[in-house]
Amino acid sequence: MNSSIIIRAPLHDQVAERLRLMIDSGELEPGARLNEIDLCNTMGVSRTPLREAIRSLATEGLIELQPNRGASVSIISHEDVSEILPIMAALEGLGGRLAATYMSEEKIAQVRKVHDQMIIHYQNREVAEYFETNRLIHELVTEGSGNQTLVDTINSLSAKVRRERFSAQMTEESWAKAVSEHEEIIAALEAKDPERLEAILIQHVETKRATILGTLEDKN
Amino acid sequence: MNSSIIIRAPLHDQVAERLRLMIDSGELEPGARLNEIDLCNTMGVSRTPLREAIRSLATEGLIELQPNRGASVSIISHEDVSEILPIMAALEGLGGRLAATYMSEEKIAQVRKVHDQMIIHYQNREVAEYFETNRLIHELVTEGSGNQTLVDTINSLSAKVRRERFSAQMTEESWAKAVSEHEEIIAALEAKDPERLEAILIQHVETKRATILGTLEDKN
DNA sequence: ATATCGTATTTTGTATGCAAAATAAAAACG
DNA sequence: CGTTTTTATTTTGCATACAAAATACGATAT
Repeated sequence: MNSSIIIRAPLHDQVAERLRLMIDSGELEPGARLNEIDLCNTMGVSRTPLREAIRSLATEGLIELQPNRGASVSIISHEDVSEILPIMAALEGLGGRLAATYMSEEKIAQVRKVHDQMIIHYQNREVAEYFETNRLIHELVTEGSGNQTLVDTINSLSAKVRRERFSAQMTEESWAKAVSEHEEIIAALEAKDPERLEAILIQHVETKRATILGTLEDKN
Repeated sequence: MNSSIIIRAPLHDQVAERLRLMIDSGELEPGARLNEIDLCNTMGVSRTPLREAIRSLATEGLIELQPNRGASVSIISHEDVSEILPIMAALEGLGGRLAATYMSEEKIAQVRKVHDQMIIHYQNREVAEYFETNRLIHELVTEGSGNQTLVDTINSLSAKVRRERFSAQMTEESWAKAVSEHEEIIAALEAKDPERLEAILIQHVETKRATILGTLEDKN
């Protein structure tokens, strides 16, 4: 009888998670070469689990591999964002369409609750909290589709543009637009209108694209 | 001056490719445990590159990993196919919409050529050749979107259901339907009608879904 | 005879060592 | 003085060795 469960997460998974964090946080900048020995020292592991983790992130697309030349953090270009977001739009649209059809009343009520919270954060101009509730709404809706592969696919794509999303400068105008679209999203969901929810979500991602690309243009 | 380029593909990539083949061909059946030492012996490599390859296929979803318990070939269930194909429909639809807008006349002519070949294979009931030309058409159209990420995403999903697709029993009826849809596809592409091409491609994948699920039901 | 415990074997996870390739640095040549 | 060639150093790729966990097996006890 042992009530305390011993957690034994494989080292390479922990390393992968740590690397993901380092990339998202910007500790490892886009284009930065990944020196195996250096990383091993800072993490206190040997090269084997590190290399396995690197391979995982490479197939995820967060890292790029060159034969005999090692790994480097993927550089997300203007073009990459332009490629990824239309795909996310189509997929979030699909998720919304399915969610409007299959989502339970309880789940919809839960989304409404988070939505109301988000509006409060918007009114108080609490950016971090707004972002988090926003993200949660999209996650809940997508999960509401009941299609786990869809959730995974969207998350995988989302991971690649996450960094840019954070650094995207929301203007007062684009923020207001995003919020107004969210009002429509929750309305379409509660009305269980698949076509409408799909259309709004696609439009919503398009708004996001414009915001992010605007920021990137300023930089480049 | 050396005109012969020496090909030095990383071993783990070769191993990954070989594993993919073994899974697709059925040499490694769904659910089969992957014994590292056995595979090392049959492939003549050490465990390090094999394990790296396994990690890659795991993030691709072809293989499932259990901590301290090794890897096994993913079992694609009825539900998985039901999840994946709607996603592929949405993505191929998006690809078609973009292709109808951006594809060059030359590329469209190329698709037409392959299409005509495919029809001949259909008339001669050459199944393998039909499948290959069919696949090529979809690939060309998707590539015609100019969105490489979209191509990659579709291929990744396609890899998971490839096995089922092969084993799917095409009836004379479903085959005829698929071909007739392909006639519409090439027509919409040549007419450069994005909306129509998108709609047809979505319908086309739906037809495929019905075919595959019909087969799975027979089995289970 | 069955169940449980302990041991042996297999299998996975991690670390280390060596070889080949790439990069950097230095020397030789024009 | 710049360019090329040679040499040294770094870094990656692969293999092997050892440790820990899981599974299989057998013995003992009830």
